[in-house]
Amino acid sequence: MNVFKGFRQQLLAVLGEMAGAGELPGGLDTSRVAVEPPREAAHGDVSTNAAMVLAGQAKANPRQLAPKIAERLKALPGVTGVEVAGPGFLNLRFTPEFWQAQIAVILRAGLAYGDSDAGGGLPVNVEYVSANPTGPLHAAHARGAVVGDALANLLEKAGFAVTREYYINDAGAQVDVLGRSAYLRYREALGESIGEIPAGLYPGEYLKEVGQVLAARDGRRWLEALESEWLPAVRDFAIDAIMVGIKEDLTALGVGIQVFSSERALVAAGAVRAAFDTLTARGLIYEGVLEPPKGKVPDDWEPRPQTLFRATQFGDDVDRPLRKSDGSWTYFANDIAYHLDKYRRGARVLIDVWGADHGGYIKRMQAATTAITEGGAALDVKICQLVHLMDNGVPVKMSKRAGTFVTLRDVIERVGADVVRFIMLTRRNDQTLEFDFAKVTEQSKDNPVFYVQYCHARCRSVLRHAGEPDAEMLAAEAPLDRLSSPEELELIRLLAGWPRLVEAAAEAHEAHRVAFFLYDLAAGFHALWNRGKDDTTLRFLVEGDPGLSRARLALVKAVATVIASGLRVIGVAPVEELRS
RNA sequence: GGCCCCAUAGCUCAGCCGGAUAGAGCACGCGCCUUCUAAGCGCGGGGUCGCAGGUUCGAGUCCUGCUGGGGUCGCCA
Repeated sequence: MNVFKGFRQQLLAVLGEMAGAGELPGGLDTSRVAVEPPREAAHGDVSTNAAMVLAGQAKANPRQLAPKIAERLKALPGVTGVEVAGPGFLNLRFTPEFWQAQIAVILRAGLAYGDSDAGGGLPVNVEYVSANPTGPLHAAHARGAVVGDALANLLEKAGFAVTREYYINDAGAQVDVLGRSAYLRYREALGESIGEIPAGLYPGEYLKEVGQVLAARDGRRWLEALESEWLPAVRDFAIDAIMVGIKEDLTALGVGIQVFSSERALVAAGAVRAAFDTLTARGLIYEGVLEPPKGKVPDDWEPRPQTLFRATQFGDDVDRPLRKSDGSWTYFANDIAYHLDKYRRGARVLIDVWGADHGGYIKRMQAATTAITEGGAALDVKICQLVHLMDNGVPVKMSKRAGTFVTLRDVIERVGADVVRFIMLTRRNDQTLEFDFAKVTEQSKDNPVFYVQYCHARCRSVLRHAGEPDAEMLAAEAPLDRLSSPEELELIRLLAGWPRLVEAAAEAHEAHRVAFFLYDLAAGFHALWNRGKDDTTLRFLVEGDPGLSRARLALVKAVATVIASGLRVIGVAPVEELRS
């Protein structure tokens, strides 16, 4: 249970009593009443703006209303003090017993601590990675993969019904290029000298193996065939081979995508046609000529009639074409059908994780989602900014043309999946991120992965020393009232903030907050640990005082539990110890 | 030129649905220290939240305009 949410319920009950007693008018709108931890410790344990928010409705002055609410709040169990401060804030303090009891709550919940029903089982579809199946995943894909996967975990913890999905763009011209590139490697595998890979085809070495396996399977069957005959077969073979590799890479990164949707299958099933007909029936399709773009007009611009979707009716800047001049669907048209498909399969919140270069596509996709689902589903798009790969401060050069890009697999093998996952969440998704091979593996305070893992390892070390006390035993028997120092109580407050953070981060669709929370929690624990250096009575295991030791063990185990619970959301395994 | 994102301490970045005296790490300065786990620890200085208006009891947060950086710009996915 979220401490703050719980208190808010009590507060609302009090306000209800006051309405009953005639101290407040009935039917108050309490939606803006907030209960939150104050930034300043001097402002107590929780703070509420209730008096300020309700003053207008009650036709009262906040400073006059606040004391009346305060009187009743003082009577609540666990509340030790209520103050009116500033423009009308109500600052409350809870008894130490209230906070100490949270330790038992954490220990009994275990890794499930922070689980919430805030999502109410609402179906959410998170689509991420969705890299073109034309080559292996490279380093840049890691960010989207982690952001999407951690967000999915977070939403699940917050009580949403999550589907993790990957959209395979296997319908466009690019996969034909893949097919031709693979065909060349196939001929090479059968002994032909193919020379330099022509411009416009994929030069990557990874296609050699595809060509060899194809040659082994089909022999010389396609050598004399027309392209119209071999292309579909070779292309599909290559796509399947590439996707096998991509799935292996995702598994290596711990990314658990459940649904892989094929764009081509969608088109073949007539889904695009159906979506198009639906939009047409709703009067949202027309043949028209777009205005030239404002400002700089492309050299080759000329007015052309096109089949357009009325995206401007749903907040986009211009209407968008759905057909190419050869009559086939645009990528956008396919994407509309795809988003409708996700909605039809039940999703009511759609989240797409895209690269920064697709930012200009957001408005139209949101417009289309609103239109095609008639407002039944909302689309949120998370844009992932660039990752700058560095090695000890030196930028790692990558060139697709020269085939020198760093693959995701390379990165994982070099630093480990856990490090990749954690570091990718140490910035907001819309900020660029620096990934330095040297720094992310260094065992120092500068490295947040290490800092958080070290916290867990220290906890585990203490618990091992103490003979692995059982969580239930600690919850039931530890004299938690002995956790009475300001530092210990402060650490408990941090721990008790985890459920609230889960809910807030899930609502905002921001998994990076989990990484920042873990860092703060680790800092709080390390500070407490360090106090034991100078003063042995502040150590967790206190010689000759088994009761105190047991209480502190309960705290340590609670810290380890919350760290592990948070790392699980990020998809990182907590470590037992650190070795160099 | 249109649209989108960004701008917070010297540097890298947090900042919740608008809330009280804007935070952390690094760097810098001073002091301490040889370890229940092995990253040393503690304290301190440092801010016109890009600029100018507006809304509000209250703005880093919302709105408008401007400046600077990035992305994108009619059938590439």
